[in-house]
Amino acid sequence: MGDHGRVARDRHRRTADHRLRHPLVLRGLPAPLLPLDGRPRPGRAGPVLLLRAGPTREGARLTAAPLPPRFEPAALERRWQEAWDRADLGRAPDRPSSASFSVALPPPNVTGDLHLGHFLGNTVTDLLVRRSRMAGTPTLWLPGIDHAGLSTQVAVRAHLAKEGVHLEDMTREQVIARVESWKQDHERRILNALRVGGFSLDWSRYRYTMDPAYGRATRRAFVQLYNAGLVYRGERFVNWDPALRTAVSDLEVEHSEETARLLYVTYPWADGSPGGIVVATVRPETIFGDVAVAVHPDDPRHAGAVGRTVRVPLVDREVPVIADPGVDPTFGNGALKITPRHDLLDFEIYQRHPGLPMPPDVIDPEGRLTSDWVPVRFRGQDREEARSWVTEALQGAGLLDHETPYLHAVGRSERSHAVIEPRLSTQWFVRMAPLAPAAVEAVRRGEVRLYPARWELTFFRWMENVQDWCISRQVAWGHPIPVYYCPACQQMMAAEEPPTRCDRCQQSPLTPDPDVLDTWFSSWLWPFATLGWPDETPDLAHYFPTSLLETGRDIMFFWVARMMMASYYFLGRPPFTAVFFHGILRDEEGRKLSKHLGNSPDPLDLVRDRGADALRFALVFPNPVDQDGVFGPATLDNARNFLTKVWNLVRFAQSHLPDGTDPPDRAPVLTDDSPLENRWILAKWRSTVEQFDQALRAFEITRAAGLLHSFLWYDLADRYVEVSKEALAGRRGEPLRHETRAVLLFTLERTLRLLHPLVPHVTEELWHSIPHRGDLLALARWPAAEEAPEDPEALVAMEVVYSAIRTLRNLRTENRLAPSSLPPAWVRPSGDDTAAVFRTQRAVILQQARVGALEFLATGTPPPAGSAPSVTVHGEFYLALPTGGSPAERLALERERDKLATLLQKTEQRLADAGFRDRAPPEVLKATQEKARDLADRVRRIEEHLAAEATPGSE
RNA sequence: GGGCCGGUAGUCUAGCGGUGAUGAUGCCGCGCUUACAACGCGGAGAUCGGCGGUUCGAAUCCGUCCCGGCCCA
Repeated sequence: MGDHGRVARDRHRRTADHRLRHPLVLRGLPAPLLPLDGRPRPGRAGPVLLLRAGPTREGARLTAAPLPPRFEPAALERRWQEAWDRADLGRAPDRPSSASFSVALPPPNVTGDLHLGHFLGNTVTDLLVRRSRMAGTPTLWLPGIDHAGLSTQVAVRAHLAKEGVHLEDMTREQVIARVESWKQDHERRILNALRVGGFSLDWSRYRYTMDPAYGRATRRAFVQLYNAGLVYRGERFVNWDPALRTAVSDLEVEHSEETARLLYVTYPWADGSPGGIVVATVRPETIFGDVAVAVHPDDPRHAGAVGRTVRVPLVDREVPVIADPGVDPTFGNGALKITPRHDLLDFEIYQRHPGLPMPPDVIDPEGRLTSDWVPVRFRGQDREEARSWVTEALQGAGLLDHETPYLHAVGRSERSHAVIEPRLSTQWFVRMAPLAPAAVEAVRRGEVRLYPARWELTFFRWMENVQDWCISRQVAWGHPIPVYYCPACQQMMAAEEPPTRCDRCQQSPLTPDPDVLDTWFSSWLWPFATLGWPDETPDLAHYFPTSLLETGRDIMFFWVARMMMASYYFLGRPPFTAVFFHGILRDEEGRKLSKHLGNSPDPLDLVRDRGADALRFALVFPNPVDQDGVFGPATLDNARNFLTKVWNLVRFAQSHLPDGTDPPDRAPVLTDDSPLENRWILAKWRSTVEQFDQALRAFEITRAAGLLHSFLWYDLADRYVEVSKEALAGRRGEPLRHETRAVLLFTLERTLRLLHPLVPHVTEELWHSIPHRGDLLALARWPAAEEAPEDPEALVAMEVVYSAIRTLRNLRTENRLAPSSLPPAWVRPSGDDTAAVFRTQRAVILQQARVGALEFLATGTPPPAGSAPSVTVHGEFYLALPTGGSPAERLALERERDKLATLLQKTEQRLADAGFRDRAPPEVLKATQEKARDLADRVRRIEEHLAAEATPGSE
């Protein structure tokens, strides 16, 4: 870097030092960005700002310090994150005057750190949020975190276990204190990661699902549903997690196929007659809770058994054989032992047979055998352990008839992975059936749109047979259930604030319900509780319903569907009008990224390595965001390479834009003398913007990113810049140099704006290094396609030019011409239009194809001897060879001829078909005929060349 | 058991009735030409999962089978 650069840098460093005395204070949040690991570094007052080319007070910047040759993201990303914080970029207006765009960040769980999936979703959202903000729409992206009750408690429990401390030995208050400190730590790390990613959230509206106001919203929701009879308490079969000693909801159970031993156990006849009835079971340890053996009423094998009495093995308790249609006669021998407290089907059958006694639980909340129905020697044994002991005992008693391996679905707790114990217990439930129709209708009517739309099917299917939701949890960490009991009269009261005395008998004190609410019972209020509900706040008025929910489809039922049900119930409106589901990331071997497999990189490591912008870009391109996609080092390098390309492009532009160049307030006005490349690049930019906007409107994120990628790299860098170098160097005159600078600057500056929402840091840096107006690119106006003129002819003409260039370059390569050589070339254009393009663009073709001359061949004129021919749609091209025709050339021609001949044959066949001629639309017929003519023509010309070369002495 | 999604060059992917089937990456050849070797230029590489049907015409629509992934029970 030259002296000029050093001076400029020093100047900015002074500015930065000045700013240090006014540290940024975010409402309620720690201001300084932390090191990437989220741990504050001791001994430093605050971040050192190294502003190299920061925002300028005067607005219009002339030329900034030259960019360093290498793109090194770390320092510049930090610098711009701080600049955005200073500008309060994410802060949404309190009283917007026009329709808003709002998004609620799916609150990350305080259990863990931000993973790549979060970065993916946040990149998509930030792209839309930043674009919306630049377009002048009042924009809110509201951040927050989720207390994630059960999963946080599990994480803390595991953590404490390593220190030899057991959560179960602690009081509720102690547990909450431990979890709270865990939460503090993770909250800091999550917030840091969100800022390291460059996500433009409104920190002033930061929320937490356990903050006091949120607690009130949660209680309000509960009480309202309770009063409407939609929340009830009852004894039901629930999924019991014996490891965590709590009920969990159906959604928190994962089913997987596992092989078990299916035991055929003999229940001897009570009257002492030989034999008995053979019952198949995978859970012999539950036999102590048996109250009957059931068979299907139509099962001839057991017709004689119904009404008789058998003895339960090992305990000799007598139970009846009953007939019930609920028994599946194909399972085992068709006889089922009935254990009403430990199986839902058994319970249902039990209920249909009055007269049967209700046994005690023979398995306790921790999964151990219990009760005096269980022989003493088995009591206290874990259910899994007891299974083998009981099996052995059955064998010893001669009652184990035989056994077979049996593949069946086993439910495991999502959190603890313990096998779920179906358990009859008293819990709180939400009736879902009355809530579901509004949400289903919303999607059906298009009031809420799902992207990609295929998820609608899955959504409908689930909603249509939604089950009641068990919302009570027997853990410490969570919102307490706002229900109170009177010890005197047993009165039960649900109330937002704890009542002081019983509303029936006036007794006090009251006993609060010991359970807490399922985390999702607070999460399902997120889009409106964060905006102030149940109060009618201005935020709720201005920013609700939100515009978008961006999330993974794995929580469609847990969260998305429930938010819709809650929102329609409590507010009568949708919580959001669009849902975008991103895919699941896989590694390069196609495995799902997961902590468990250890193949899930820490996003912060990737940021440190390649920068947040590269990571953002890699997450949306080239693998489609809305499908499960591959993410690996190659993808990330690809993104980094692209950003380096952009970096270098701007470096090039910068070196050609002298001090004093005006910022591009509008597109340069072209004249009749303007060269094709200037007309073309503006038109191309315009069409890129049109397509880009269209893609974003359709949530085609990857296509949108691809459009900018190819425009910048292939159109702007590879073509426009290469063609314009002569003009920029001043070798085509000052007026053209001036115009070309203006076109280059306009195109580049506007393209940086387009790219900014996707890769905000590097674009901000680059934007500040070229002439621009304004303090921050993040606050610049979103470009309109109409700023540049339409020019379809220029678009076509440039394609013709580049087709010629590619043809000639190909001839050079095939014939192994030295890179430095400038051989003459000839062309016989295929038509007048083409001829005109070649005539006016001769200089461009000469320069880009590196040919010394381009002459036109009149019809009938034979091609120059010893030249290499190539026949394309745009004409015949000939390149002079130093040694005449070459074998390589002949081979290439023959190949081309064969390819075209095959095509021609296929085309002619189609034309010969009477059905095609009669039924194909006229324009298709005409196009096909033209194609056949063109192909025949080209085949003939190639044949001529081959024949000419084969003739001896033709040189 | 029920359902959904996908199967297109080595890999990933676009197209979803008329194309010479996108594009990226990887691969091969040439080249450090002062924005860029994290690059440029050129090239090779695909019977569009199999079979059958509809149609003048199928990667595209229908049926069926096979393979992979996911969800629900």
